[in-house]
Amino acid sequence: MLKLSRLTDYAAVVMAQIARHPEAPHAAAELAEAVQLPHPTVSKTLKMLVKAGLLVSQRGAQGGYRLARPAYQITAADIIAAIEGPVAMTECSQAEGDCELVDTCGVADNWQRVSLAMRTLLESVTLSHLADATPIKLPVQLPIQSVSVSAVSA
Amino acid sequence: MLKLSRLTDYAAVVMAQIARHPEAPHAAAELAEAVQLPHPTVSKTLKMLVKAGLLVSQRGAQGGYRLARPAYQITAADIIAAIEGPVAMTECSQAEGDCELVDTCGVADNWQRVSLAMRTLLESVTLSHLADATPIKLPVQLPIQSVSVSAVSA
DNA sequence: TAATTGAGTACCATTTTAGTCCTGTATAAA
DNA sequence: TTTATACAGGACTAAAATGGTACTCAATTA
Repeated sequence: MLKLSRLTDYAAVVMAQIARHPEAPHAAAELAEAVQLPHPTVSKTLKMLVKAGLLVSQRGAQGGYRLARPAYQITAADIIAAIEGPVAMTECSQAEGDCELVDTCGVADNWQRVSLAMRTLLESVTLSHLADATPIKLPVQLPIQSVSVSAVSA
Repeated sequence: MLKLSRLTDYAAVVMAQIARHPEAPHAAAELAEAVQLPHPTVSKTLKMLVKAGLLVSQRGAQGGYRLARPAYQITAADIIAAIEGPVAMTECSQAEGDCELVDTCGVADNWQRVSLAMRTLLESVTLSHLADATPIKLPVQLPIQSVSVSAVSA
């Protein structure tokens, strides 16, 4: 499925909501109402986004959350990473790389390239795109410039 | 993280192993040994791949598993779909589309476009690519042809 | 008919995810 | 200075997905 977690989904919706009204700070309760999600859950999500540096928070009366930088400088990859950690399709695509099977695996290298391409794709989508109702145009993926298609079935 | 499940990872490794020796049928035990994974787990994975139509199985002595079609006609998206279901980043990217929040969500359309781009990317990577040690060249993602970057912060 | 090998199903343990609650602390306005 | 507002942080629980195992049945071949 390769699906986003539900919290990540919430995060995107909430971020988009804030992005549409970037001036005023938004209280957690207000956002929860606007997007029709339970308050505590939205609150939790907001905290994660602050910790990741995508939002800044202001305590006290009239406080709330605001974008840490302009919406066009926040990417889908940023939002996903804030909730789920860095975008990486396989264990070994991550920094640690403590996979024991590297020897017998045989697919690690190319998976990592795919993983990188996905990350690049997600980095090219900004919060501005997501928040805007206007359809974004993603480049149609050209077929891979294959190095050797038939070499395998030898 | 947007990570593949471990079983999907196994599936890719096993498929690659078979792809490298596509003539003879491979018994589950043999494959488990080759990729250094527990036999029952590999077996479970193989069954899912058969059910998805990526492998064909032959029972009895000298039986085993073979590719249902040439490796270059099997994509990464196929393998992921075989284990995890169709590639879709959000609930609403799926066929059912029974998300209750479509009204307040506001990001559904563009998420679906992103989801589609990811699927296209994964469909452009074949089992031949994965099985081959030669690096594949994925096209570098061009920046999105943005429709309106500033329209949001109004 | 015996040995081999996959098919199907059921089950359990673990981990992850989601959601809630409570207490503390900073801020602004009265 | 007091009070109401609103975020911070952590603990906790419930539910679901995941991963792994075991057991029995069916098919094929030698």
